[in-house]
Formats: sequence, C-alpha cells, structure tokens
Amino acid sequence: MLSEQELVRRENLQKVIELGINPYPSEEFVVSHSSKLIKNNYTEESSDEFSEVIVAGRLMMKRIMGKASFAELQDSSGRIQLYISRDDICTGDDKTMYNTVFKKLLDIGDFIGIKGFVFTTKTGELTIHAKELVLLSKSLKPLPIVKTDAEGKVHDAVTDPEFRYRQRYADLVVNPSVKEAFVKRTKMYNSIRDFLNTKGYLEVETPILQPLYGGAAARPFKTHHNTLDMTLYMRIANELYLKRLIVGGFDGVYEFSKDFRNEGMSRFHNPEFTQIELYVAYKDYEWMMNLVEEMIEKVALDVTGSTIVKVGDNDINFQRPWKRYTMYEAIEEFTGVDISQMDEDNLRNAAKKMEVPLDPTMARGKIIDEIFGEKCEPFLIQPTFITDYPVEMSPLAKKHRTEEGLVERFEAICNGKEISNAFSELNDPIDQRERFEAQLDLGKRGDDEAMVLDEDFLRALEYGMPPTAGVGIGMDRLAMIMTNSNSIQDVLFFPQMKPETTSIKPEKE
RNA sequence: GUUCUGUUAGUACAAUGGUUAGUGCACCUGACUUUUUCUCAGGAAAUAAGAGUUCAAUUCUCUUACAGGAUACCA
Repeated sequence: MLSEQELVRRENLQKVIELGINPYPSEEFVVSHSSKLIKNNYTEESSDEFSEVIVAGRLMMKRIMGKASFAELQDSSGRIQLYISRDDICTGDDKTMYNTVFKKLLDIGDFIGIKGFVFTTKTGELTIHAKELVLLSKSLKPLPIVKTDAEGKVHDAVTDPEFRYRQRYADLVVNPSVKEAFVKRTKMYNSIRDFLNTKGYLEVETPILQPLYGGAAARPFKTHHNTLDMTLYMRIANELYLKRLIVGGFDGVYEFSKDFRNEGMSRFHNPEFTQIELYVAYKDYEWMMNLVEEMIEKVALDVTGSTIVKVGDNDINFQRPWKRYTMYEAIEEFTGVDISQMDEDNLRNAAKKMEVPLDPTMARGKIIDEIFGEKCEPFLIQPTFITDYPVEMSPLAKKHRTEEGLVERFEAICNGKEISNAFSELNDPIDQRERFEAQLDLGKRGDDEAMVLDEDFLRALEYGMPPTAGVGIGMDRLAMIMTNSNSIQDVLFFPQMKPETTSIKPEKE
C-alpha cells in the first residue's frame, strides 16, 4: 500500500521519463569537490579556484522563490547550499528544466549533480551558484525530515529505535552522528590491527562453521551441511582453532572473529558479535595484562584523541597502569567476606547471606562467578584487571603457578562490564582432558553451557603447544565505550531484530 | 523471561465520554530572482485490532498485536 507521498513520487518519476530524462543514468559523474572541501577552503581571495566546481549528493531541501531558488545538497561529507536561478540553468527559451523538473519533479532525497561556482550570499552563507543541474537518481520513498532551527533546536528528530535499526540506511542519511560512531568503530579496528601487526603478529582466519563448538561457555547455533549430511555449529569463540595454529608453529596469531551465541538479546547482547582473540607463544597472563593495557590505551587515543573517555556520567581513564585485584581480593573488597578457603556448602551459605541468587546446578566456581558478577563487577567503572579465577570456571586456563585451586586468568572490567578475558593457556594435554571431562559432568548436572570434549583439539595439544598467553576482547563492548553508546545496537549497523510484521491497515478506497 | 509504559495523518506532538479531533514540518495547487525552519493564499490526510461498560467510547475497562524502557543469563 503506497502512501499519498509515494504515489506523487512515482508520478514525478513517470513525468521525468516522459520528458526524455533518464532518472537512473549509468554514466560516471565526475565530482570535483566535496561540500566539506569547499567549506573548509573557500575564501574571497581563493574564489578563483572555486569558479567551477562539480558536486553531487542528495537534494535535502528546496526553498523556491519564483524564478530562483535555494536548495541544500548533502554529500558524504556534509551539506552545502545551492542557488539555482531559472535563467542560469536554462540558458535558452526552454525553461522546462527549472519550471518543471527542478520545481515540480525533483523530490527531497533525489541524487543530483551540480556544476557551478562558489559565492557567498548577502546573508553570508557559502553557496554554489548552479550553472547546470543533472538528475542522478530518483528517490521514491520520502525520507524523514529533520530540521534544525536558528536556535539550533532540532525538530522532528528521528529517534525511534525501531526505525533507526531496521532502516539504518535512512538513519544514516538523516542522523549524521550515527556515521561518526561507525567511523570510530572502524578506527578502533584499525588501531588494534596496526598495534598487533607492528608487534609482528599474524592476522588469520579460522572456520565459522565447526563440527564441534568450543572455547567458551555458551549455547550455539546449530546448522546442517547437506552434502556431508552432518551437523555443524556456528562458532561461539575461535580459541581452540587459534591454539591449533600456535601448535603449528606461529608465534603470534590473532583474528577478528564473528561469534554466534544462541542466547538472550539485550542492549549488551546481539546473537552475532565480534571478538578479537590473540595468542602469543612463550608468554604468560602477566605479560598479556601489560599488552592489553598498552593496546587499549592506544585505542582510546586513536579513536577519541584522549586516554580519558566519557561514557555516560563517567570519565573513564585508560592511562596505564590499571588497577589489579585477584578475584578473592575483589570479593573481599566489595563484600567484606573472605571466601578463599570456603568449600561449596559454605560458599552457598555465604552467597545466600549476600542475597546472590543461585540455582542447584551451580558448582563452586560458578557460585564465585555469581558473587563476583553481582557484588563487584557492576561497581568497577575504571579499567581494572581481575586475576586468578577458580579452576572450575576456566577449563582452558593453566593452573596457577603457586595458588591451589586457581588458574592464571584475568578479565579486564570497565564501566561495570567485562571487556576482555585472558589466560596463560592450558597446554598440558592430560590436564586438558580432565578439565573437559569435568565439563561433561557439569553438562550432566544440567549446565547447558558446559563445554564439549574436543578430541581433535586434544590431539593437537598432545603434539605439544608452547607456553602461550591468550586474550579475547569484546569489540562491540569496547566500541560502546569508545563511542559512548548506551546499547550494542548503536555500534552495529544492522542489529538483529524480530521479523517485521506487515501492519494490518484498512484498505483505503 | 519478568515488569512498567506506550500505540492519534507521511512524521513529531496536542486534545476530548457527545456537534467539525488541533498544531508544526513533510505533501498537493498558486504567487515570489540572494533566501535560510523563506514568506503569503488555499487544499488533502489520522484515533493499532477485537470485546465490554454506556443513550453515546478516540477517551473508561479487558484481551490481543506491536514497540520502547528497566531488570535477569550469556561477550
């Protein structure tokens, strides 16, 4: 069902065609200047350099005043005003281009090309005086119009999240700040790539479709390969494949990996999300902590220009060194309870006193994780490393060199959320097999996120893996911090949405 | 999942148990050769779906659908 305005646009398209104008021409249109370049460089003295400019973009506003008009053109760099007078774009007797095409048939959102010269109007606005106007592409669907008045007040701002996420293309056209967030996201990737490449690590790619999923505690997406007639899972982490590459002899490998987890959705969770994982041979988690600090500090600088990043009401300072706590220390700090010596029953009671909700499937490690998640993590705003996790919740991490029952693991917490998780990687194949078996027991207890046993990975470890430090960083979470975004949907171009339902509207007569 | 809130024209908002549901922008018709949310004159266009209470419901109640916020698990 087309709206009245859409019908008008289709009629306009038809009339353009009837005038012999191709509404979707294929020839290259050579642009000489961006609007930003003109705005940044035009002066009275340099006006000669701007006596012939060619620009292209969307027509975003028309102010028609009879035989002359003003219009606004939006290109990828911003907006610039156009002055279009009838007798300048129609030098002969035929005034169709102005009277009919420009005034009547061009709609807001149409792509046009303009050839003309730059000048300043009486009111002082930088403007392109058009000598030639070309239609480059017709728009059939009206864009939401956002207007900013003289006081800088925005009218009819497009804020409806559903519209913005479903129709990101339109969101990007009308909300310039959206572009900025995504440009920052790309800068963040470039910053990390640059950092790791400079250190000599190799960017690699590993399978997304996997016969067994592993490397994290999560429920996977399941799919099926027809030719092989086998079940495949979409990866939940790329840890086990990257470690296989360390076995194979690379010193340092990293991958920006799209991971998929079949779990709840929220402003922190999208079913597909991106992590970077990095593994470096002959290193340990202490070394990795230093690297993460150094890297994230650089990211903050590269992306925002400062080590201090404003996130909501907080100023987060990524300058090294970050605070470091062991997990037991953090829990003691925030709850006053020393749980380091407690067995599962005592721990369960302690958690009960702290009003941390538990369920019977949780074992000792999971309970500690719950307490930490409830009582500590949300309050850690400045970047903080939490180290030395219980062995039960870290089946891929090496046992602590001195502390019984712990592993050499750290998480970096920032703004109350984990942004990074790392360990001295477990490379003892016999220990690894036992840990997998312990996970199988957890699975039997009802933990549907318990890991599965991966024989091929164990075979790789049996060939021998050097001591290795590994880290994973949630790119979306980091992007949220670096762009001061309140939800993951704001740093994903196309966040996952419920299917669009066709609204039931009575047919118009 | 739980909970709260919302759904009025293309869009953003307003109002009302009863006669013609109002405003800005966008849209349509006309005038205007340096304007700028151009201006001026005119026009078209809406109460999510269903049920109930009522003489009368867009307004009150309930159900459904959809959406958003908050909260919980996972990055």
